[in-house]
Amino acid sequence: MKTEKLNIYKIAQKVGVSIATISRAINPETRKRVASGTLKKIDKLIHKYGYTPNLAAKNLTLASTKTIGLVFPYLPGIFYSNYYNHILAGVSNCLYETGYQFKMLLLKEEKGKWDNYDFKAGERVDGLLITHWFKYFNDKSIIGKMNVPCVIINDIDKTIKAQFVGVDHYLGGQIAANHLYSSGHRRIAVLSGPDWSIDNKYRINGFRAFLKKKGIVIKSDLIVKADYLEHVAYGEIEKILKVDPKITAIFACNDQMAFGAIRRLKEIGISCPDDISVIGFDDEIEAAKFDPPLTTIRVPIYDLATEGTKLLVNYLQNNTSKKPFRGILTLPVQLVDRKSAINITA
Amino acid sequence: MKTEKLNIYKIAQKVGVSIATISRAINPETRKRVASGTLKKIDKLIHKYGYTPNLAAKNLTLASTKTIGLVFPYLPGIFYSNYYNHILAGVSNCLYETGYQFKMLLLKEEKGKWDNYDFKAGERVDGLLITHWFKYFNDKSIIGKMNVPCVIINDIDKTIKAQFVGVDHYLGGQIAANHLYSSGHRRIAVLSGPDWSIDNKYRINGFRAFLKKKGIVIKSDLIVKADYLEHVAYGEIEKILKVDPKITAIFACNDQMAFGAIRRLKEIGISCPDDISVIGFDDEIEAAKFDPPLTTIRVPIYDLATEGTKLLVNYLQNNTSKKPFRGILTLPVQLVDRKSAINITA
DNA sequence: CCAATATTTGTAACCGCTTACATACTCAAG
DNA sequence: CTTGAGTATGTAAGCGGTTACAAATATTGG
Repeated sequence: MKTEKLNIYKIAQKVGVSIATISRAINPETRKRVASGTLKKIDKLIHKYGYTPNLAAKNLTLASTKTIGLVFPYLPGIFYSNYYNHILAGVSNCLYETGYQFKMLLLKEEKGKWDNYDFKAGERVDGLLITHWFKYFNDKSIIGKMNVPCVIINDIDKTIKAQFVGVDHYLGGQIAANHLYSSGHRRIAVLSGPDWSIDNKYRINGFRAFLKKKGIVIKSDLIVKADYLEHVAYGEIEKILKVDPKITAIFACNDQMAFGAIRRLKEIGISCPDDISVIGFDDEIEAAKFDPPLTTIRVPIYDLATEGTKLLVNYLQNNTSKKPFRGILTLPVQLVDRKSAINITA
Repeated sequence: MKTEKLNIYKIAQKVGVSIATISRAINPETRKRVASGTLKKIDKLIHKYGYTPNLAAKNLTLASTKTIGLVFPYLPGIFYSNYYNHILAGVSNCLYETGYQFKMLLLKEEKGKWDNYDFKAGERVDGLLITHWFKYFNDKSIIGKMNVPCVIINDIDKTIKAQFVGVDHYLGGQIAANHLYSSGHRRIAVLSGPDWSIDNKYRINGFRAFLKKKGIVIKSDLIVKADYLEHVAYGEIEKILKVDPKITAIFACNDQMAFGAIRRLKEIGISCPDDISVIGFDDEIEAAKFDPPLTTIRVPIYDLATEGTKLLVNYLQNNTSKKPFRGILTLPVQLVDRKSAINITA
């Protein structure tokens, strides 16, 4: 119980060798440079006294912590959210075998608060995996000035010089539009996410661009903002139907809004998909279990996380080239054709 | 871009003072010991060059990392699990204001793998928050020998000298039994969790002890193991009914098994709660949304996490006394009386 | 048996910071 | 003008490792 504090000197003394020899013995790469007899003695005593090297000292000399920081916004329900659960799962599964660990970095959404100094001061990690950057980094240039390599997941902004991993939301919007259009839908309403979402903008733009090419223009009062929220979408449905009672389809920019829309439609006696088709975006876990199972555009968040992590770890391990770490890796989006959107041309 | 590497010496040189003065200026506690004029110069240059102190060096001198390790089992779906989401939420919310951060420590379930040395070697954290300890720590004594204070969440084992935060599962079992008994139920089946679960054992023991006092003994073939799994419980229902078709209630040792049981009962035309009452354990998020809303024993996992974190941080900040850090903090369980269990004495 | 070479070990500088202690400087009171 | 108490700053010794380089020892071949 009275475990006197051990360090490499004490152990060296007990074994009767120099600290250099101990250091060699405990590090796999240098272990073979120690005579096997010495090794045996060292191992025995290390085990006996329960010596473990001090990681802070190691970090200091090696200038590496073998830890990456995972930046999440600090929000009450964040760990109950599908999106972040996927990211956690992806990051940890990918990191597990690499010897890296991760530290959670929760940042409050205070525009302008995080300047270069504040943020860097608190941490010492080898790299950063950032989600929803725009929520806390008011000044985009900060990201480029970070003192460690960063990978940003989603929310691609081409004006930022950093490494992004995301999907083509614009294309996703087009795919959704194509699916509805080719199923015969012409009068369509859109449930939009909040203004702050860069991704939302692309989803809508892609959707409208496709339809425009087909000669269809959605009236602006049929594009209603529901902030990505289930209950807001729920509340907007009747307003939409007042604007145009004859719509045959709704494009919701995320699944949550699709759920809200369908829930309300059911309540007022309108069937989905028989009367109105609904298509979502994201492919959340609930989408498949929903009634009706939701047709949606799948965003592979888990894969985004694993690919981003791979990119970062790979750079960390091989950045001898000192190349700047930037670029955009795009993973495919995909239509998941379930039951909530049907062909009405028959 | 060519950010030459800065350290406290370089900055001291640029400002024209000694490193001690810089150190005082950048640490809130010692800042007042620096003349205000000097302070101004220092702040300006620090900002200009974007200097940030090296945390590894700080950790080394201060012998503290302001980081705690959160130990989870490494399982594929861990971040999608309610249980762990609650813990993540509790820990992070409680930690946020304290200046501590947390690092995820995922441990593979390999009995006997983690001995004292292996585990400690990889980490340098000020303390540890441990979940499901028995999955990776084969040798109980390891926990007591850890070189940092540990808090163990749930799975209380009185033979281990450590600090636990948990609930009284035995009492929970009794409460469940009382609820069924006083609602008139006498013929009851039990869906049990897996053998490795210490908590499961207590739940069942409490349940049986209560009934035994009332003169009721549950036949052993009415206590069937379903490993905490929804689909296993689903599959066991008919076997139970074959053993005793006249049971009026089922005690499931967790909610998942209750869900499975009810799902199967519905399918074979038996109504819950009209024909058979079912009571669960845990009060998962889905319990309230289930059809029928599940009567269950609530385990406040989120609170377990926050209380455990408080305990740990508090100890870390005030352990001048050098007292050993052990004890058992028990939070109350509680009957959540919803619709899946009814009174049949009427 | 000795020189040449390979293997093993030790010495000491360094990583970037904190802080006890020493020193220098201010300024009011005697 | 001294003296003494603050106040402001500097010096240097750790904290616990890694590693280049030097030194000692072992091995090999002629």
